Amino acid sequence: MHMFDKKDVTIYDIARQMDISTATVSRALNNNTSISEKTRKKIQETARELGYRNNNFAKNLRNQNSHTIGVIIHELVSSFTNSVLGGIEKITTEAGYDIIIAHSSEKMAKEIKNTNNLFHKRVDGIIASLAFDTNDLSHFEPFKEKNIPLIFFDRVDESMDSTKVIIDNYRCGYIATKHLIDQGCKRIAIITGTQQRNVYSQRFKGYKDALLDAGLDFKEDLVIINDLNAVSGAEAAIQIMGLNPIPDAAFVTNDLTAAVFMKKLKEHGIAVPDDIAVIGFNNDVISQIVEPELTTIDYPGFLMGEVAASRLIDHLQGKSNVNQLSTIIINSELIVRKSSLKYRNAAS
Amino acid sequence: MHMFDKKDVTIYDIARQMDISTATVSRALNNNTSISEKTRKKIQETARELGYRNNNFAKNLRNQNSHTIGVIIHELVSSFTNSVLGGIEKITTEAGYDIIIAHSSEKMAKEIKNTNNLFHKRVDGIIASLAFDTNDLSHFEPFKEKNIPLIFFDRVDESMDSTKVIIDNYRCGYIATKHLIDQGCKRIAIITGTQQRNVYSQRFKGYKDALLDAGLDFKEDLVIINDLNAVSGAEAAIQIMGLNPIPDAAFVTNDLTAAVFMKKLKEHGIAVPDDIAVIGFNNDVISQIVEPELTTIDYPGFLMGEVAASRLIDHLQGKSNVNQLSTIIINSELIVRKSSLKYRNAAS
DNA sequence: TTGAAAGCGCTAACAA
DNA sequence: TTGTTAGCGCTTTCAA
Repeated sequence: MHMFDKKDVTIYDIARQMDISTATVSRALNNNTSISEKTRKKIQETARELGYRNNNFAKNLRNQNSHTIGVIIHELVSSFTNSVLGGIEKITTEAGYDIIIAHSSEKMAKEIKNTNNLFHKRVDGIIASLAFDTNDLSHFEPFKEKNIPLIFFDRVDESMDSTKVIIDNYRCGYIATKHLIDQGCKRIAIITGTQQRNVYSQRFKGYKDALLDAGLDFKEDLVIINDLNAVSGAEAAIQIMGLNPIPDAAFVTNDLTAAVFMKKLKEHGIAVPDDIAVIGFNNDVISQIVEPELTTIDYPGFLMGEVAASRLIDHLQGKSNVNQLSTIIINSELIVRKSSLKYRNAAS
Repeated sequence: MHMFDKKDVTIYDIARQMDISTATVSRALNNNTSISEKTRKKIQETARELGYRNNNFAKNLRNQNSHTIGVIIHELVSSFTNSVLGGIEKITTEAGYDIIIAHSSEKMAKEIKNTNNLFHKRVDGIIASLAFDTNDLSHFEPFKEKNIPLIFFDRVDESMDSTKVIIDNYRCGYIATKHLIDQGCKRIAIITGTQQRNVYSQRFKGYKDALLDAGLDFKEDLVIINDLNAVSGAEAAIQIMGLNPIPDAAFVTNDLTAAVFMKKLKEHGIAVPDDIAVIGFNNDVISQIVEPELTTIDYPGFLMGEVAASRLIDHLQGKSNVNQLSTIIINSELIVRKSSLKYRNAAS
């Protein structure tokens, strides 16, 4: 195809041009201090003049590493994910590592493909958050076998013995529910995701305990487990309206789902928060656009990304060990907005 | 660090074990038909047993290509972008290419870094959509010089002589404005982005021409150019409300901005669509959640991604040439919802 | 402070 | 159908 393209400039070209050895060129280009300041400068200048670009394939082949970190996420379209990526990028860039982002669209099958792919690409480490339906982690085994460090964030598996960066989902579930109880709600529904994912099971536990602590009954028929997407928000609304009596509050553990849920309720003449108070989760941009504005849990994605990446890089640089049980809990908080305030004179 | 790790299995290990040459192993592993069916199967089996994984660094070094396509996008958190990526992934996966996604967060500086990075990674081709403030394209020059194919989509530069995949933004601007005119609107404001980006300048032209064709005056004070983010949506609303008389319609060329814009208007007692009809752009998920639901332009991201990727791969496989002026226009359409319907009995 | 030379794992031209 | 061998561009050990 490109038979007429100019050939790439290599360190051989630089060496020949300057009548020195490639070893010297290589050292100079890597700022090795054993090369005199003067020749180093001269070599770097010549490299620039000649339009040299280093060949990472050769470098990686020789060095047996890729200087690349694989990031496995479940969804791209989310301000939370975006923040996490921002945090990861900040740290990895500072440390001179590249990242490859692979997203699973919440499908385990895709997640497996992505892990295999990153394994073949020989990433030096992995930062991952599990897909919605991942129920088996054997696709991470190859990394363990090769001692490639693995860090999980947000959607983690409790059984994995590697570093995890999470928020206290139990506490979030508890305080969200407690807030609704404080508003005078007595029949509080919960709409949440698969109990296989730590984030949802923990929030659910928090919800349950908050009810019990307040002397309220836990009722199975107030629990809806679904996929937490837009469609399931609408479906949940229908289901909730079918209850008799209808609940006076709902804790929906995802903002988009909560937004659609509220909208559907309103279309059917149910007032939020007066008839049903609603709390979401994530503090997504949508929570401030929907009406009434959505009370939600804020989740510091950027920080989570920074922490996860820092840990991984510390490990790669031998400063710590990531492959042992170690859980880092990042702070999170309830953001109270109109959707949950039964008494308008209450604090906001 | 990992001094105790097992060494990787190479084709040499397979060759030694089977007492054949590495050439045969390499061919078998690549499904080269010159190797007999029987030995091929046997080699692949042994490879599997030994836990062989191919080394792309060596392969790429040898082949002088990366079999990887770089995708440069301006934003990650957008259902449009996500669809485009889906389309690109579908095609590239089928063709056996990898992709690296790099996003600029709408900043030219980041876009430049990303382009340089992808250049150093030696991607075989680039699919790109420009950042909001990119005003110079010299960072794409290295690719041109090395004959690395470049395809732009959506946010393109008219002056680049390479394939472009776009929608007819002029027409979109025209029909959106025409729709408002048909609703009886006479003072139609436009809130849009930098005129440096084709997508915004073309929509603006369409807006202008629709006004003129309908015998309406074009008025400078009804034009707001801003960054089209959430904050600028709120600011635009304030500005619009300061006009006397206020406009009876607004064409906001981004759904999120339009959503915030509407919300702000409503907070100030201005009814949508009765006082001001609103049209957005992109058919983002938010357009169906905001109230009233937002009339908008639907934009087939998945298809754009597929088309761009197909073109690039055809080029890489020598089936066509991408480095020449060639513009592919993808269909787009107006989706009418409540936010623009002045007369409720009108068709929806 | 610099150089010679081996080798990272793979592919393909050429030979058999 | 299979094997021999050179070489892709780089780093690093050992020697000077």
